[in-house]
Amino acid sequence: MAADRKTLEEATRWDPSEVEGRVFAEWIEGGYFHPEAEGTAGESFSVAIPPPNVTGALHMGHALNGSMQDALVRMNRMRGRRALWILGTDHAGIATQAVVEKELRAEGKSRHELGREAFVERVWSWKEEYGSRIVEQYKRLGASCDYERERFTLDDGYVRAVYRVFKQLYDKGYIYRDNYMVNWDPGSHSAISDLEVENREVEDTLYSIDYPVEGSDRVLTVATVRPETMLADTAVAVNPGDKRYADLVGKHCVLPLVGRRLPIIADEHVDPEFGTGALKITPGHDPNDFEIGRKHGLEEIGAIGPDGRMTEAAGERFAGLSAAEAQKAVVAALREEGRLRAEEPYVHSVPFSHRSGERIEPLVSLQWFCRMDELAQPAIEAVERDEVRITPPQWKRVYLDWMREIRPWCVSRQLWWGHRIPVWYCDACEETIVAEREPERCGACDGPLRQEEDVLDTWFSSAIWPFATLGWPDDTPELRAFYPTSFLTTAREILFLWVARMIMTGIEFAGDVPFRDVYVHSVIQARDGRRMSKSLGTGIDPLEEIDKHGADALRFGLLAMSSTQDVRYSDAKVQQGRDLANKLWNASRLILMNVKFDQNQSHTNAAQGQVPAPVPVTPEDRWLLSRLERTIGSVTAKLEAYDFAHAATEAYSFFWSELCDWYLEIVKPRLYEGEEDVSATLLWALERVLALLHPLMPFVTEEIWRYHPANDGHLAVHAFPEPDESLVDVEAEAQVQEGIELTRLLRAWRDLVEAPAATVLPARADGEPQEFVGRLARFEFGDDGGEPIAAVGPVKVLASAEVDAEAVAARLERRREELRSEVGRGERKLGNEGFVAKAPPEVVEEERVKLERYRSELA
RNA sequence: GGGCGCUUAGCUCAGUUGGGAGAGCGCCAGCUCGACAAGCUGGAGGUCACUGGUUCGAGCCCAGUAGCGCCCACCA
Repeated sequence: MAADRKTLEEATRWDPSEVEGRVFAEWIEGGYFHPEAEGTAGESFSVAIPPPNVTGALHMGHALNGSMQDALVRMNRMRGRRALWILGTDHAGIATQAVVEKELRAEGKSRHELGREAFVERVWSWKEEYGSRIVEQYKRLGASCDYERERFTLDDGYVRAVYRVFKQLYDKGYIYRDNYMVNWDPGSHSAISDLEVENREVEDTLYSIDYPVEGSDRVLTVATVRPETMLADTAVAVNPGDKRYADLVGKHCVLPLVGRRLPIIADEHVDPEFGTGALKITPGHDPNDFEIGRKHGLEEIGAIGPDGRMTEAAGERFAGLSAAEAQKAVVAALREEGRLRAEEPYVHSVPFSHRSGERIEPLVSLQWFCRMDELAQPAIEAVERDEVRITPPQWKRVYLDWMREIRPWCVSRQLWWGHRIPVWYCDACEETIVAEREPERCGACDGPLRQEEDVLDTWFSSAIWPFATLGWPDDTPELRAFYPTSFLTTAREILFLWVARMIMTGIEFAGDVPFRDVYVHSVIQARDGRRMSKSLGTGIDPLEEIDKHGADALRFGLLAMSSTQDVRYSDAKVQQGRDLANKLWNASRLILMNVKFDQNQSHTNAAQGQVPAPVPVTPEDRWLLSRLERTIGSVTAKLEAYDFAHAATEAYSFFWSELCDWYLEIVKPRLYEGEEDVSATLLWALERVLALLHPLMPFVTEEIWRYHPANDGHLAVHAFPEPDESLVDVEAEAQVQEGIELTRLLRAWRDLVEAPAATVLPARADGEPQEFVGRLARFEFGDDGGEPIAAVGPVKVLASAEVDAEAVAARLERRREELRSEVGRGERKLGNEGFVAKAPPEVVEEERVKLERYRSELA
């Protein structure tokens, strides 16, 4: 690779914008992200990306999630495993349909004018034009996905997989059609599942309404926040143990405004403490009432239609009004009839659509459902037995609790964009046919067929993502090579919506769990601690951050700020990443511009893909190599444990403080002199540091690697370092650590006595400090006599014109004060009989040693 | 209503089995020392939310209080 020395020598700042695009293109050209489908899943490493919506733009959640996945995928690719990061997008039924409908509205059209076929075509062309945007954005992040295997949840093969799953679930009796209470979303004009509903606190008015008891002058007063639903009431319920009403059970009320006779029934569900203890029952518009209604065989009246307007069943006075208008009208009418007993403000939680933001209208409609209990059972056991491990572990219980209470899933949606449900009806003989491929005629009567109008919930297709993307239901090489995938990272909000369902379908259809590990990552909040959200305007655009600081900076920052608990977005951490990239660049410049490296040797090595073995000749060399190997071991272990934050900060601090601040400063003279040993050590260390950091900061490390004389190809496919235990050297570590501490002491001392920064101070030392101590602290150690004016550790500082005697005296006194206080502390502690008797001996001994040291320094 | 989590330096966060409180940013002071001022050196700054308990010893363990956040839940 032709490395341009001029850039290396002249660029004193890391400039990501100039490099990232080029480097990414090189990776793609190398085909590194597209592994052959060979071998078994156990040998390879695979990850399925949580498929972003085609309508989506890269947000911080994607960026964090992607940084984590890429770190692990890259690490494993470097380890020589066939690493596949499955990429694709989700058709996102409601969201995408909404986007295109909005476009149409802007043109003054509606989807109904277009008709289904034309509308779907229109969505497809929208998808062709804009659908790849988010994929391009993932590239900006440096994500090493397999862009050649990109999938879409509506592409032909995928649809086939969805239909196969639907058919099999139907044949097993899990999927069925039923008239049932659903969450109707007036915004998307479709039913949605329980998981797509969010409850919000709302202040409503609680109305108390008198229902006269038939044949009596008594009334039952019921309370409701939705008086308009009374038009669909079919009973009044009281608690069976409620003595006040015991005599009324079995009798009837007369529904005001409507005149319908309502049976008074007894049901445990009614709380006698609430209000008057009488509950109006509206099986058509309230989930609880629906349950009670089914139990008691009550009529289900739909007074509110799917359009949010009152139906004929509401009576001609109200039919056609919106629910809100009807509420006003009903209240007014009740007031007029003297039936309205009370109105009071009432705060309660109300379901809203997570998709459209509109208030859910519970209503009864004909939908397709999937029974989940039997699918859930093996998925529960898989997690119980840790066949799927969930990290952090508290989420395991959350998952299990939810799965054990799982309820049927409403899978049909009244949309046009999506997988049209593979069910055909024959109107002639009322036959229902479920098939993977469209049948031509009715098998029973040969009559014409019409396909179900509804489409499947988007999450139905997402649920099979890990294997449908690999070619299931065919037995493909991809499936054999990459399923089950190795791990999955996700935000906890889709643990049930997506993760749980993948585990269920994976076991049921692909014969194994879809992944071995699930890592539930934290949520990055806005800087002010609020949720990042487009509607609140609190979002921070990852692409802007990449433009400003580079992808490496953002990746490092996100990983470093990630945690098991939610955190606020930290500009400082991203800046830390940017600074680290810059530091990597500059430290590498220092090394690469000054090492003495035999070019012939380099060619030999390049051919073999080797970096020359290090030649440690000084304790400092051994110290550095030892610290490096420990860091490699520790950072690697943390990555493997999904502890990205500590992995990142640990790599940072090794590189910055130990390698740059100490080692490079220590070896500069040797480096400038062109010493080959130190060159070898530095090149070795640089190679390992670059490789270690590459999964976290791929761009800057790859670019620097171009200039490394041992370069044998791209770093993206270079060997990931294995810690070499033989280089760990405890003695060297202790020895150099001592020198570092002494250097620090001396620096602090000279700063305190305000010695001019540039002057070298004379001193005499007990023993022989390491060479670098005097050089880095700017002390000259000699054998001269002369009166010491101060003692700093083992060093006696001698008098000189540069040092102000008064400052020294003051400093000395301050130090003695500190020492006296330390001695006092130690004496008190060791004088405590309990401590000496009960604390572990080594702790007591440590305390004795310290006390001794302080005493001797004070003496 | 149930469950989970959080409260540590001015800010954002770490603190592994209980043994003298850490990082990054910010702040103060000093440095054009042949990689880097996106740098180098030194420094200031904390009743670890509160109360009580266990312990020789508590940021860490236990109980409770307050505040904040998230998830689940059919109470009109």
